[in-house]
Amino acid sequence: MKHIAESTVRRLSLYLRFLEEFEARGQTTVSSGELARSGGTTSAQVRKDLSFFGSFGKRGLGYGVKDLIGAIREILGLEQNWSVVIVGAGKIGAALAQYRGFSARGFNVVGVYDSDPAKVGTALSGVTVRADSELERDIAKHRPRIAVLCVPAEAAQSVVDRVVKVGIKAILSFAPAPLQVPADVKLRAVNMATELEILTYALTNA
Amino acid sequence: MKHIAESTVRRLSLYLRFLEEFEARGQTTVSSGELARSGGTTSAQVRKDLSFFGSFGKRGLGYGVKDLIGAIREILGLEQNWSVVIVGAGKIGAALAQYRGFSARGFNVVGVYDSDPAKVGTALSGVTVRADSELERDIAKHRPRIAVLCVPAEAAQSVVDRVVKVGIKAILSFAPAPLQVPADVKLRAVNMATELEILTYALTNA
DNA sequence: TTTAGCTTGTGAAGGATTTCACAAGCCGCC
DNA sequence: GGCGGCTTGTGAAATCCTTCACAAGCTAAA
Repeated sequence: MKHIAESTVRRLSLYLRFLEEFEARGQTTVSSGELARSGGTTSAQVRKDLSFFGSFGKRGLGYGVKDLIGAIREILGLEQNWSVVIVGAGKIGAALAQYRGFSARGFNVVGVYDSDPAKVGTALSGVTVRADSELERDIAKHRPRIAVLCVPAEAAQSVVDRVVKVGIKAILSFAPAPLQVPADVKLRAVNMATELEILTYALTNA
Repeated sequence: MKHIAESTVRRLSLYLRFLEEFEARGQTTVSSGELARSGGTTSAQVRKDLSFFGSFGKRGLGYGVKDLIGAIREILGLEQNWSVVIVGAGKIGAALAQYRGFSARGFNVVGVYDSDPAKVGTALSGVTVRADSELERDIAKHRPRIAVLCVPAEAAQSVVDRVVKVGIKAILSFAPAPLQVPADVKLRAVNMATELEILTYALTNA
């Protein structure tokens, strides 16, 4: 398949959320224009985004809400459940471990790990924090493909190396550190300070 | 000033982090190539990003680490301190309120608010959770320009409307809900599930 | 069956961002 | 002082992404 822009994938995820709301309200059909209004984009953009993957609508009618939900879930790979490990049970790690939005979308947190013995054994709605040293063994056993990193910057690269070595293929990092991964491993880094700085830039240069 | 792409601003924030590391290690000078390697981009990109704002380097030498830190901080508006309110003291809100990366970069959390009386009064390293009903009065008093939203989707729009009415000019939202703001208010939305879904898309279509 | 009214899907155009490539300029050494 | 080795700053080219604009196709109604 031709390469798809990240912005397109991000919007598909957004459309999916809106479609689920439409479905909850009992709406069975939706036009690209309606979807665009919810998502702050244009109807042409919505149609173009979808067109990369096939044609899901009916001319004159719009898209079937249920069908499109299914199609987008398929595109995003959400028709399967995904096991996820969270490394680092500090404030952010613990918050994510308990975030209901994950399980609601098919992400199963199969383990939370921390190197601080004081945290090991803490229960976090459904999962218990385990010792950092169990990480490799557990990953080998449950075979999650995604790891979420919530460790301090200094520890981040070494955790990346460890999880990559035992087969993790995608990493979502909240650690404010530059990370190196092999070419076949996907890495996304979210930095809270950067998000605020994009806002201060806009406020300063307005 | 000509319009600057968000991707450029995001990279500047990244460069700033790396520059601070270089400074901590005592390096006084850095080339666009070194900066590029840390940030996973190219030297031409680094130079282009900076060129929108002026010329900060010396040919043959590179950039003075201290000077460039100052220049980028200036560009991003970080030479001033920013007051921030956090609305919602759930898991994520509480984690952010205690996040050291914020204060380290000049963001002062001046208030954390929640509508749950059980949470009001809780101490979160330096700030105490206050009643939601104090929000307007406190914003009028401390005049923060930035609000961070960590409330459930259903409550998000009404909080946006309230804080905008009392003068908030930028909002960073972690609520998984589409939000409307007036044209002069900057909004950024971060959605944890979307970040994971970008990864599952990549894993599925690899 | 035909027509009117919508809405999709998509080439082509336009705009934005990234990459290329090189002249200009600085430093240190001989 | 002049030369060699680097590195910046930047137009131009290339690539990527969004918007436009319209033919094609569906439904409902007459």
